[in-house]
Amino acid sequence: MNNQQFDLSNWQSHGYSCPVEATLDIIGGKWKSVILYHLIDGEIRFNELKRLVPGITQRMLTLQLRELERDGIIHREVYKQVPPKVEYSLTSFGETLIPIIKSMLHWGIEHTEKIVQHREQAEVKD
Amino acid sequence: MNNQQFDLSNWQSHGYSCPVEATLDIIGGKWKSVILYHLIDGEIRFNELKRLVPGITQRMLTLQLRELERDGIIHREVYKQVPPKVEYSLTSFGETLIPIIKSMLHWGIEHTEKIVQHREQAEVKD
DNA sequence: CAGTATCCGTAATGATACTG
DNA sequence: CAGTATCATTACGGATACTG
Repeated sequence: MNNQQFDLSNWQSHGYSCPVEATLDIIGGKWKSVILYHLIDGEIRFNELKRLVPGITQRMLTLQLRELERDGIIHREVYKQVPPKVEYSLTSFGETLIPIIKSMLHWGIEHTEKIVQHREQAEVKD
Repeated sequence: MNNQQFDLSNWQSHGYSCPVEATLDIIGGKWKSVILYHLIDGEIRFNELKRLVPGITQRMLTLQLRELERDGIIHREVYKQVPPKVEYSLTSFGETLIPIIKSMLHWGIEHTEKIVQHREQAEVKD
Protein backbone atom coordinates (compact mmCIF):
# COMPACT_ATOMS: atom_id res chain seq x y z
CA MET A 1 0.00 0.00 0.00
CA ASN A 2 1.34 3.38 -0.95
CA ASN A 3 -0.80 6.17 0.36
CA GLN A 4 1.80 8.85 0.03
CA GLN A 5 0.52 10.64 -3.02
CA PHE A 6 2.79 13.66 -2.46
CA ASP A 7 6.42 14.24 -3.22
CA LEU A 8 7.82 15.50 0.04
CA SER A 9 11.37 15.90 -1.20
CA ASN A 10 10.83 19.59 -1.78
CA TRP A 11 9.06 20.21 1.46
CA GLN A 12 11.07 22.74 3.45
CA SER A 13 11.29 21.52 6.97
CA HIS A 14 11.62 24.77 8.93
CA GLY A 15 12.71 22.67 11.85
CA TYR A 16 9.92 20.15 11.50
CA SER A 17 10.64 16.58 10.53
CA CYS A 18 7.41 16.28 8.55
CA PRO A 19 4.33 18.34 7.62
CA VAL A 20 2.22 16.62 10.23
CA GLU A 21 4.54 17.91 12.91
CA ALA A 22 4.06 21.44 11.62
CA THR A 23 0.29 21.13 11.68
CA LEU A 24 0.48 19.81 15.21
CA ASP A 25 2.42 22.87 16.20
CA ILE A 26 -0.62 24.97 15.31
CA ILE A 27 -3.53 22.88 16.54
CA GLY A 28 -1.66 20.65 18.97
CA GLY A 29 -2.78 22.25 22.21
CA LYS A 30 -5.04 20.23 24.44
CA TRP A 31 -8.03 22.47 23.67
CA LYS A 32 -7.30 24.17 20.37
CA SER A 33 -9.13 21.76 18.09
CA VAL A 34 -12.15 21.85 20.36
CA ILE A 35 -12.18 25.64 20.36
CA LEU A 36 -11.87 25.72 16.58
CA TYR A 37 -14.67 23.20 16.30
CA HIS A 38 -17.05 25.51 18.11
CA LEU A 39 -15.95 28.46 16.01
CA ILE A 40 -16.87 26.71 12.76
CA ASP A 41 -20.45 27.85 13.09
CA GLY A 42 -19.57 31.50 13.56
CA GLU A 43 -18.27 34.00 16.09
CA ILE A 44 -18.57 33.24 19.78
CA ARG A 45 -18.10 35.34 22.88
CA PHE A 46 -15.60 34.48 25.56
CA ASN A 47 -18.04 33.25 28.16
CA GLU A 48 -20.08 31.31 25.63
CA LEU A 49 -16.94 29.46 24.70
CA LYS A 50 -16.26 28.78 28.35
CA ARG A 51 -19.67 27.17 28.62
CA LEU A 52 -19.20 25.13 25.46
CA VAL A 53 -15.93 23.70 26.73
CA PRO A 54 -16.76 22.81 30.33
CA GLY A 55 -13.41 21.21 31.08
CA ILE A 56 -11.29 24.24 30.37
CA THR A 57 -10.37 26.90 32.90
CA GLN A 58 -10.65 30.59 32.19
CA ARG A 59 -6.91 30.92 32.23
CA MET A 60 -6.32 28.13 29.73
CA LEU A 61 -9.04 29.42 27.47
CA THR A 62 -7.38 32.82 27.37
CA LEU A 63 -3.96 31.32 26.69
CA GLN A 64 -5.14 29.07 23.88
CA LEU A 65 -7.12 31.89 22.28
CA ARG A 66 -4.08 34.15 22.40
CA GLU A 67 -1.93 31.56 20.67
CA LEU A 68 -4.51 30.93 17.98
CA GLU A 69 -4.76 34.68 17.47
CA ARG A 70 -1.00 35.05 17.29
CA ASP A 71 -0.85 32.35 14.63
CA GLY A 72 -3.47 34.11 12.54
CA ILE A 73 -6.07 31.37 13.00
CA ILE A 74 -8.72 33.37 14.82
CA HIS A 75 -9.79 36.99 14.96
CA ARG A 76 -10.54 38.83 18.20
CA GLU A 77 -13.11 41.59 17.91
CA VAL A 78 -13.44 43.88 20.91
CA TYR A 79 -16.59 45.98 21.23
CA LYS A 80 -15.90 49.10 23.22
CA GLN A 81 -18.84 49.07 25.60
CA VAL A 82 -19.73 48.38 29.19
CA PRO A 83 -19.90 45.59 30.00
CA PRO A 84 -17.26 44.57 27.50
CA LYS A 85 -18.01 42.23 24.66
CA VAL A 86 -15.40 40.22 22.79
CA GLU A 87 -16.17 37.96 19.90
CA TYR A 88 -13.87 35.32 18.48
CA SER A 89 -14.12 34.02 14.95
CA LEU A 90 -12.10 32.08 12.41
CA THR A 91 -9.98 34.09 10.02
CA SER A 92 -10.01 32.99 6.39
CA PHE A 93 -6.71 31.32 7.18
CA GLY A 94 -8.26 29.61 10.15
CA GLU A 95 -10.98 28.29 7.89
CA THR A 96 -8.40 26.27 6.01
CA LEU A 97 -8.23 24.11 9.12
CA ILE A 98 -11.89 23.17 8.94
CA PRO A 99 -11.34 19.94 6.97
CA ILE A 100 -9.04 18.69 9.73
CA ILE A 101 -11.50 19.58 12.48
CA LYS A 102 -14.35 17.99 10.55
CA SER A 103 -12.49 14.75 10.07
CA MET A 104 -11.77 14.69 13.79
CA LEU A 105 -15.44 15.35 14.45
CA HIS A 106 -16.57 12.55 12.17
CA TRP A 107 -14.15 10.10 13.68
CA GLY A 108 -15.21 11.00 17.19
CA ILE A 109 -18.86 10.54 16.35
CA GLU A 110 -18.30 7.13 14.87
CA HIS A 111 -15.70 5.60 17.13
CA THR A 112 -15.93 7.03 20.63
CA GLU A 113 -18.15 4.25 21.85
CA LYS A 114 -15.69 1.62 20.73
CA ILE A 115 -12.77 3.40 22.32
CA VAL A 116 -14.49 3.70 25.65
CA GLN A 117 -15.40 0.02 25.67
CA HIS A 118 -11.89 -0.92 24.65
CA ARG A 119 -10.39 1.08 27.50
CA GLU A 120 -12.70 -0.47 30.04
CA GLN A 121 -11.54 -3.93 28.96
CA ALA A 122 -7.92 -2.86 29.18
CA GLU A 123 -8.48 -1.72 32.74
CA VAL A 124 -9.71 -5.13 33.78
CA LYS A 125 -6.47 -6.67 32.59
CA ASP A 126 -4.36 -4.24 34.61
CA MET B 1 -23.00 29.53 7.95
CA ASN B 2 -24.09 26.19 9.29
CA ASN B 3 -21.47 23.54 8.80
CA GLN B 4 -22.80 21.18 11.40
CA GLN B 5 -24.34 18.57 9.19
CA PHE B 6 -24.70 16.09 12.04
CA ASP B 7 -27.25 15.75 14.77
CA LEU B 8 -25.20 15.55 17.92
CA SER B 9 -28.12 15.28 20.27
CA ASN B 10 -27.76 11.52 20.39
CA TRP B 11 -24.04 11.53 20.80
CA GLN B 12 -23.20 9.87 24.09
CA SER B 13 -20.61 11.95 25.82
CA HIS B 14 -18.75 9.35 27.90
CA GLY B 15 -17.25 12.25 29.78
CA TYR B 16 -16.33 14.21 26.69
CA SER B 17 -17.99 17.51 25.92
CA CYS B 18 -17.86 16.90 22.18
CA PRO B 19 -16.65 14.28 19.69
CA VAL B 20 -13.56 16.29 18.86
CA GLU B 21 -12.47 15.99 22.47
CA ALA B 22 -12.83 12.23 22.26
CA THR B 23 -10.73 12.03 19.12
CA LEU B 24 -8.10 14.18 20.77
CA ASP B 25 -7.96 11.72 23.60
CA ILE B 26 -6.72 9.11 21.15
CA ILE B 27 -4.40 11.05 18.88
CA GLY B 28 -3.73 14.04 21.11
CA GLY B 29 -0.23 13.14 22.23
CA LYS B 30 2.60 15.32 21.00
CA TRP B 31 3.91 12.58 18.72
CA LYS B 32 1.03 10.23 18.05
CA SER B 33 -0.15 11.76 14.79
CA VAL B 34 3.41 11.82 13.49
CA ILE B 35 3.91 8.17 14.38
CA LEU B 36 0.64 7.23 12.72
CA TYR B 37 1.60 9.22 9.66
CA HIS B 38 4.72 7.13 9.19
CA LEU B 39 2.78 3.92 9.71
CA ILE B 40 0.38 4.71 6.87
CA ASP B 41 2.78 3.22 4.35
CA GLY B 42 3.15 -0.05 6.17
CA GLU B 43 4.87 -1.67 9.13
CA ILE B 44 7.95 -0.09 10.62
CA ARG B 45 10.55 -1.30 13.08
CA PHE B 46 11.25 0.48 16.33
CA ASN B 47 14.58 1.98 15.36
CA GLU B 48 13.36 2.98 11.91
CA LEU B 49 10.62 4.94 13.59
CA LYS B 50 13.15 6.57 15.86
CA ARG B 51 15.05 7.75 12.81
CA LEU B 52 11.93 9.01 11.10
CA VAL B 53 10.98 11.10 14.12
CA PRO B 54 14.27 12.72 15.09
CA GLY B 55 12.83 14.88 17.85
CA ILE B 56 11.50 12.03 19.95
CA THR B 57 13.44 10.20 22.61
CA GLN B 58 13.51 6.44 22.87
CA ARG B 59 11.54 6.60 26.06
CA MET B 60 8.76 8.77 24.64
CA LEU B 61 8.55 6.66 21.53
CA THR B 62 8.01 3.58 23.65
CA LEU B 63 5.37 5.27 25.77
CA GLN B 64 3.41 6.63 22.83
CA LEU B 65 3.54 3.29 21.03
CA ARG B 66 2.26 1.53 24.14
CA GLU B 67 -0.68 3.89 24.41
CA LEU B 68 -1.56 3.50 20.75
CA GLU B 69 -1.36 -0.24 21.16
CA ARG B 70 -3.54 -0.17 24.27
CA ASP B 71 -6.17 1.81 22.38
CA GLY B 72 -6.19 -0.73 19.57
CA ILE B 73 -4.75 1.68 17.01
CA ILE B 74 -1.54 -0.15 16.24
CA HIS B 75 -0.33 -3.72 16.28
CA ARG B 76 2.97 -4.81 17.75
CA GLU B 77 4.53 -7.87 16.15
CA VAL B 78 7.50 -9.39 17.94
CA TYR B 79 9.78 -11.73 15.99
CA LYS B 80 11.47 -14.15 18.34
CA GLN B 81 15.01 -13.93 17.13
CA VAL B 82 18.38 -12.51 18.06
CA PRO B 83 18.79 -9.64 17.66
CA PRO B 84 15.13 -8.95 18.32
CA LYS B 85 12.87 -7.46 15.69
CA VAL B 86 9.64 -5.67 16.42
CA GLU B 87 7.36 -4.28 13.77
CA TYR B 88 4.59 -1.80 14.32
CA SER B 89 1.63 -1.43 11.99
CA LEU B 90 -1.82 0.08 11.90
CA THR B 91 -4.69 -2.16 12.90
CA SER B 92 -7.81 -1.98 10.79
CA PHE B 93 -9.21 0.24 13.49
CA GLY B 94 -6.12 2.41 13.32
CA GLU B 95 -6.67 2.76 9.61
CA THR B 96 -9.92 4.59 10.27
CA LEU B 97 -7.73 7.44 11.49
CA ILE B 98 -5.98 7.83 8.15
CA PRO B 99 -8.33 10.54 6.84
CA ILE B 100 -7.49 12.70 9.84
CA ILE B 101 -3.76 12.18 9.43
CA LYS B 102 -3.98 12.88 5.73
CA SER B 103 -5.83 16.13 6.22
CA MET B 104 -3.16 17.16 8.72
CA LEU B 105 -0.52 16.21 6.19
CA HIS B 106 -2.12 18.21 3.40
CA TRP B 107 -2.54 21.24 5.58
CA GLY B 108 1.05 21.09 6.73
CA ILE B 109 2.33 20.84 3.19
CA GLU B 110 0.34 23.83 2.06
CA HIS B 111 0.57 26.19 4.99
CA THR B 112 3.74 25.64 6.96
CA GLU B 113 5.63 28.30 5.09
CA LYS B 114 3.00 30.88 5.88
CA ILE B 115 2.93 29.95 9.54
CA VAL B 116 6.67 30.24 9.91
CA GLN B 117 6.71 33.65 8.28
CA HIS B 118 3.81 34.79 10.44
CA ARG B 119 5.60 33.75 13.59
CA GLU B 120 8.76 35.53 12.61
CA GLN B 121 6.80 38.74 12.20
CA ALA B 122 5.14 38.25 15.55
CA GLU B 123 8.55 37.92 17.17
CA VAL B 124 9.64 41.31 15.83
CA LYS B 125 6.70 42.94 17.55
CA ASP B 126 7.55 41.38 20.92
C1' DC C 1 -18.04 40.57 30.82
C1' DA C 2 -13.67 39.37 29.85
C1' DG C 3 -10.13 39.08 31.30
C1' DT C 4 -4.97 39.31 34.68
C1' DA C 5 -2.06 37.95 38.34
C1' DT C 6 -0.22 34.54 41.58
C1' DC C 7 0.68 30.51 43.29
C1' DC C 8 1.14 25.68 42.97
C1' DG C 9 0.84 20.59 41.84
C1' DT C 10 1.56 17.05 38.64
C1' DA C 11 1.91 15.08 34.26
C1' DA C 12 4.74 15.21 30.35
C1' DT C 13 9.17 14.99 28.56
C1' DG C 14 14.20 14.65 28.60
C1' DA C 15 19.01 12.66 29.80
C1' DT C 16 21.49 9.00 30.89
C1' DA C 17 22.64 4.43 31.99
C1' DC C 18 21.68 -0.30 31.77
C1' DT C 19 19.75 -5.15 29.71
C1' DG C 20 17.52 -9.62 27.57
C1' DC D 1 17.75 -4.32 18.41
C1' DA D 2 14.40 -2.89 21.25
C1' DG D 3 13.62 -1.81 24.86
C1' DT D 4 13.66 -0.60 30.94
C1' DA D 5 14.91 1.97 34.91
C1' DT D 6 15.98 6.00 37.28
C1' DC D 7 16.39 10.64 38.06
C1' DA D 8 15.82 15.47 36.86
C1' DT D 9 13.36 19.25 34.74
C1' DT D 10 9.88 21.73 32.59
C1' DA D 11 5.62 22.84 30.84
C1' DC D 12 0.99 22.38 31.26
C1' DG D 13 -2.77 23.26 33.49
C1' DG D 14 -5.73 24.17 37.81
C1' DA D 15 -7.46 27.11 41.93
C1' DT D 16 -8.22 31.28 43.55
C1' DA D 17 -8.39 36.10 43.89
C1' DC D 18 -8.51 40.47 41.78
C1' DT D 19 -9.78 44.33 37.93
C1' DG D 20 -10.96 47.76 33.88
